[in-house]
Amino acid sequence: MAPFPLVQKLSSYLALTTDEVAYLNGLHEPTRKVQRHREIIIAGRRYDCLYILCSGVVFRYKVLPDGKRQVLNLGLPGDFIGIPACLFDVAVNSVSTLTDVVLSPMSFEKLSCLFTQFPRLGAALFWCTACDAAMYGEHLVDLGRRSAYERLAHLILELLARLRAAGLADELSYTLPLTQEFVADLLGLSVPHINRMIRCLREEGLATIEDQHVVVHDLASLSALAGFEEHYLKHRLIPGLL
Amino acid sequence: MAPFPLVQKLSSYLALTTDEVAYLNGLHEPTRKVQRHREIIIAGRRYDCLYILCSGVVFRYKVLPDGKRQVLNLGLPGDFIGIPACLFDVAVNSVSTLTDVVLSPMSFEKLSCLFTQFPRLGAALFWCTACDAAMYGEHLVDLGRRSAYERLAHLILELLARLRAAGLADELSYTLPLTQEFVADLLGLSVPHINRMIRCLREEGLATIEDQHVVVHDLASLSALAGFEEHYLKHRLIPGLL
DNA sequence: CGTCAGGTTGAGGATGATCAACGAATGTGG
DNA sequence: CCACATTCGTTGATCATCCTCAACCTGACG
Repeated sequence: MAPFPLVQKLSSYLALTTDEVAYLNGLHEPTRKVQRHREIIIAGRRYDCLYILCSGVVFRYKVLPDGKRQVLNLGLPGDFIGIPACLFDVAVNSVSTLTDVVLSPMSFEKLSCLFTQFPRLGAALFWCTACDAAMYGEHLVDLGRRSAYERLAHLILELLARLRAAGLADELSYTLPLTQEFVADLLGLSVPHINRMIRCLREEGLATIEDQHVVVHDLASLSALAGFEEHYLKHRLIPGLL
Repeated sequence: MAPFPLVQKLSSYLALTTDEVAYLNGLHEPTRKVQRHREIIIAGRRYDCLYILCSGVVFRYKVLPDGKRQVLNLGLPGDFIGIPACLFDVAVNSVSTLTDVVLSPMSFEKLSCLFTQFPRLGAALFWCTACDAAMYGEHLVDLGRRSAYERLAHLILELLARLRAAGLADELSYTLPLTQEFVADLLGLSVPHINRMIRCLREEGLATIEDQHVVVHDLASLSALAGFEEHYLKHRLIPGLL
């Protein structure tokens, strides 16, 4: 049987002991199933736990008073859901499901115990939460300094790399229910414009997004166009962790 | 004497014991002074430590091949510099000083020891690094869904709140060497446009940015304009931390 | 058969970029 | 003390990217 996704993720940061693996496996219980297009975390409410995402994809977003929406990131299996939304007095963002998902609640109390009982795991959690900031940084570069066309190309490639790392994508393609509205809200653009950019990518033979299938047809050209460098997604073993 | 900034920051997340305070104080040695406009971390190089920012202001940024720059965030006293840039095989971003600064290096090895020796501090570091993601989220909303005018207003207010929390600002004003080029690169805009927006804010009597002085003249109107809600900057005591 | 979610397309317009100059303040070397 | 360079701010003209609005299409589903 495949290892639990959290185990898989942390394994890229340190060599886990048997005890640690057992403990992490234990965190994947109990589970709760949630259908597609449901809100898991609602901005403004108070929470006392996080969730470990066991399977499926979720997204964190913020809706402005005038109705505009910005999607802030995607959560994949092994990610902690509720960071940072739930860490405040009242949730500062919302989180919804993009697909059907399975998650395991983890109370803040349990999280605190983790740091005492398994300091190495605590260090690893710190490290990988810190690494997430690199993805936010790249997303900021997208929105601030890349054209619509470049953003779309970059998104396709980042998702390919992340999904591949999670074992959820093929060499050059993946399946994900990305509506154009969703992509627009990820990239800070309008739906009609996203539509045109997708067509453009298709006509140039670089990539296609159809139905729920994303296919990269020309990796080199797409990477060059997007200025994609995947260092920021590559994990490093934590130095100095005994 | 004022407490070290890291102690001050972590105090808002948990009640520190004497031992913990002593340990944190020890982290502020040795110190290294760096002048304004120097690079602390250079993208592409390899690093084996982080830095604790003891005083001054730094910024993390990325420069694209065509020379465009995006500033990703500001580091204030008490922040760890090098997150996430240094956590990769090779630094994924650069960090430079906005003012003269003082910093203390902290090797990765020492960081790992912290988690073992002071698990509560480890949990607190995790928590506050996770909370940083809320700031990235708000920055993403800025770049993705707010107009130039709103972005500028939001930036002014966020900086006011953050600097006040660090004891570095007055009720409605602060001193910071923000050039228009720098603000443009923070907000994903061009220098001439920033110039016009600043003038606009001034003419509307909302705020001024002159020399190195930022003054908010009409907090209520500016907040309404920016859609500024400061929950995401307010720390919560970590629940369940014994 | 009607509704709804999602996709597609076009016309017109606004926001903000680019390019180019000029001004003011500061500092440097001769 | 002056010539000059440099940094930073300011302004205008022009232009491109991308938004808004509006319509229409398709397939799925009750």
